[in-house]
Amino acid sequence: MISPNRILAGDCRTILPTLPEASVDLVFADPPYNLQLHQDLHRPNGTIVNAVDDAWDQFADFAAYDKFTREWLTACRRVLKPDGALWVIGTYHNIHRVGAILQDLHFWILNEITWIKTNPMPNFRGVRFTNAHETLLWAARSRGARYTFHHHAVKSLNEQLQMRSDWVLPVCGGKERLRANDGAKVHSTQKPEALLYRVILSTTNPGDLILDPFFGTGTTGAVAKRLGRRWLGIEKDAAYRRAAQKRIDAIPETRLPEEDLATPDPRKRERIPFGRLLEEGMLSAGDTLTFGERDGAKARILADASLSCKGKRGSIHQIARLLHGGPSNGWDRWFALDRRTGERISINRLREELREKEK
Amino acid sequence: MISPNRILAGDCRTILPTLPEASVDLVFADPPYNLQLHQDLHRPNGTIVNAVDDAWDQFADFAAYDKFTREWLTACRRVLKPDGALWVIGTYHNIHRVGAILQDLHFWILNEITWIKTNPMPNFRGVRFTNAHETLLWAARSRGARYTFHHHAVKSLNEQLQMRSDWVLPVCGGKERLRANDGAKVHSTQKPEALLYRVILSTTNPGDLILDPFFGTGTTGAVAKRLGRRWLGIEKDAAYRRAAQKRIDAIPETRLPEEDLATPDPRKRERIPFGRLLEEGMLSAGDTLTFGERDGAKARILADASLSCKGKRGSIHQIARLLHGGPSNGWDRWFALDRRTGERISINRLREELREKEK
DNA sequence: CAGGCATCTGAATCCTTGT
DNA sequence: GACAAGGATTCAGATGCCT
Repeated sequence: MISPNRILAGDCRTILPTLPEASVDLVFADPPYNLQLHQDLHRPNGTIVNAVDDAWDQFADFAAYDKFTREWLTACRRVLKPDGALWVIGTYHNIHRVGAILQDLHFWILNEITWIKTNPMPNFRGVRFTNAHETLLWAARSRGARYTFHHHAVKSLNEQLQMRSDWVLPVCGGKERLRANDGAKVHSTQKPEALLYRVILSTTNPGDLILDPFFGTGTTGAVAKRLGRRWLGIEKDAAYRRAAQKRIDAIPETRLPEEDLATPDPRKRERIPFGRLLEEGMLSAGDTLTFGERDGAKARILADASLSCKGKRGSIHQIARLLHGGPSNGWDRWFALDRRTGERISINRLREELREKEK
Repeated sequence: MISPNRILAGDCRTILPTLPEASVDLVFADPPYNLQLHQDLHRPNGTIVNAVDDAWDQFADFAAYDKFTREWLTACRRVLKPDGALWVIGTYHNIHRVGAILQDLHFWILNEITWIKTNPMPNFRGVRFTNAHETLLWAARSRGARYTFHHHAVKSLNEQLQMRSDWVLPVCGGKERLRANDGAKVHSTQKPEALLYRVILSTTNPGDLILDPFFGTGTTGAVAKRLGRRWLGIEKDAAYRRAAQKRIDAIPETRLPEEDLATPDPRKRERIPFGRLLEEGMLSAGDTLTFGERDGAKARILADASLSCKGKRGSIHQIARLLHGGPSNGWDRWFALDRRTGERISINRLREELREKEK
């Protein structure tokens, strides 16, 4: 029997073999991502981005990272009960290495969860898409093994909506973010408690033992304590351990609000860009729009969903402002020819139809 | 030179080696993820049919899939131009195998996109979270290689907001879904055209050659045709090929001019040396510039269009870097007095006026 | 005290061209 | 290919100051 609710000092690959096997109900692991950043990044305003360049995130190559991954996953699997489960979080830099090795080690993936960040860092140079999500893998110890899933808990708010594999949550910041006296982040990659709240509530029972082999500043322990689960952390760094211990000691026995569990329906957060009508084929590049219900100015739709009108190029709103001379909602101003009827139809009507289609 | 816009019959692993190397701009691949592992394992009630936990059995299956993946990825990489790129779509069943092998083959992941389905198939039994997303990987042919990304086009598509890595789109259904006379789906995993629209618009140029090694019912070809790109499909199944050909033939040839298909890119505009503003008489040697919109450091313009500031001499960019500490675009930093109005005006505005004049 | 405006920051594999 | 130089580039949310 493991003595729970404490932080063990050291590398999980050496600590884990000293623990009894088949004694842990859930592993939550936030391993190094192997980010490999090689230069400074500046925001457009000239400030520099605080990079994740910690020593613990440095690996020589993929082979070294794979070896590390295989070792800690193997060690975790040994201490897991047969009906225990494991969560790992990562990004494209590492998650595919982890996922493949996980499968090789006979873990059985139950779900992939995509954590959609409401407030990610933008791509400042405009050279890629904003990296706005991270990936969590939830896996049973082996194929066919039993596992814990509290369907009733996650559906308690609203049938269906909260059970999806996309979780929309802000990144960890504000008062929740642990900071040193000088304002510096204690840990460069602290996870939000809301994320762990969902994980722990949905896939463990009260009293279960939750192990975090990369404890960091102890988000897993904090939420476990809040939710009446036992926990065990392993962490190499003494400063992280101190911060985590202090944080967890200060946790009152209050619960986080239930609404932290609610996953907003993507249909609810839709702000449909005009471009979606093109992507859906409801309109095509080259089509002509008319300004106003009766004969008005004509505009040609371009492939990027901007309009071309009288030598100007801009969004439906920009061109509408131009023509109207004042603030204007392009959705109400522009009309297309309906392909089905040949009648003039407002692009707003087309948007409504798209909304219907997405249900 | 490959003859484009046609469907080649056969297995891409045998067809691809017959094509010339370094001839393709983009690969979009929707590979099968029919791991034997996933068949005949669970009864409808969730019990295990054949709970073989034979390590070798499993390994053999993953190994077979890995071998297949390595083969088609290697073959695709050969036909890719050095600055070409590759997209793959998959789910947690296969995407981690693909992602890891991709990296092993020295592809360089640029983004992971998570396609959030507005209307996924619910998990009726409530034993897991509803799988509401699929994953796309976008990778350059190698680390540090150039690649195509039309930042402004996708920004325009998204109402002037930078496009993120989470794409919220409905699954393919309705009129778009190809169906046989009996109403049966022609292809079980037909992808929505909206997905390909975003991929193709953002990461290819008009006229580029797009290869789809698992063509299926030809969504890639259909959208490529709509957007004025060339395409090449490889497909084993004759029924899929027939459906794809018919579908694509029904799409009218795009005759949009290049400028309607592409979005103007400020990075591609002709450079105007600062000295031109002096030559044009918009500024004069001896004039004073101010650093920043509000009162900042002063600099004197010299006859050779360099600036003199605090005993240093250099270009608008060099002096800006000096004052600002970090990379800096001098055009945005320096302000002059407008001779016409006496107001402070950005030298960038003056440059814009010059550009207008030169049209 | 409310509201407005400026500032700061977050797991980021973040430039392009000419010499 | 290395190097120097030009110059393009950001979103949401929290915090704090000022009026």
